[in-house]
Amino acid sequence: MSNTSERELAGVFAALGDTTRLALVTRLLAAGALTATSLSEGQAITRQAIVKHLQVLVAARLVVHERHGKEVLYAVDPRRLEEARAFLTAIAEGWDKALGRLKSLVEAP
Amino acid sequence: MSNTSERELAGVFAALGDTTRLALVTRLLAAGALTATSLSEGQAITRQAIVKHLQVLVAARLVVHERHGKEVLYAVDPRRLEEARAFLTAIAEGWDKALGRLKSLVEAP
DNA sequence: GCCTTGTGCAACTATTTGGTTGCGCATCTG
DNA sequence: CAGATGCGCAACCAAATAGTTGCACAAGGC
Repeated sequence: MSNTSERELAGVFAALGDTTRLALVTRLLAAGALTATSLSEGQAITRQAIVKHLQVLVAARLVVHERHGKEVLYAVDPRRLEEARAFLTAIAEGWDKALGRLKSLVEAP
Repeated sequence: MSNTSERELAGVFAALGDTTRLALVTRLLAAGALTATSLSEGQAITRQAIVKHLQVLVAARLVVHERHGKEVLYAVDPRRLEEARAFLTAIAEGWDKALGRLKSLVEAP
């Protein structure tokens, strides 16, 4: 019923559905490739917690990781974000109708 | 640091981050205002489970509910979806840079 | 007035999630 | 080589989630 499977899509949204991870994504986008350790510096939560969040993001394929010598660099893969946006745009076609229904809900039969 | 608070936004994504709820949203968008009971008919899961999911969607303000006589009608509020899409579009400004970094990650210093 | 239909509430269970601590191993650096 | 730095388990814990069942109550239809 969809090109990108609904489960995958839900996975992407779920990955974004946590303030910590949302912040990680924006930080990664802003700063480029970073290590888990540098991401956790000055943060209230542990490096391990950050690593777990990064693993969730990697599992949703929103983030790519690459080992480089001693450290592992994480970076956002924008293509997945694009897919999520494409979905929202796609169902946007129904929005006009939906808006009309919101109105008739308030008036109502 | 953002117009729509990051917590609210994460809430919207979290609400969409479940296959059942994602399906509910698309069904509601396609069919218009529906009751929890009609949404649960022919479904593998209980009406009560559906109601709980709908409450999550209402809490995220993705869905509006309105009592009408005996039944309660649920409908998608497209404005919240629009906000989520706006966020993804907003950070899209960083995507070119991010793409460049993906490349340099693979090549690497 | 009675039966049906749709909702609402509560209690309970199992699994997932977000987080911690502790430790061992690998890899640079002096 | 020795120490520092960064990463990767694994065990464990508390709270949130997704789901169930059971029942009571309100609103319509006949």
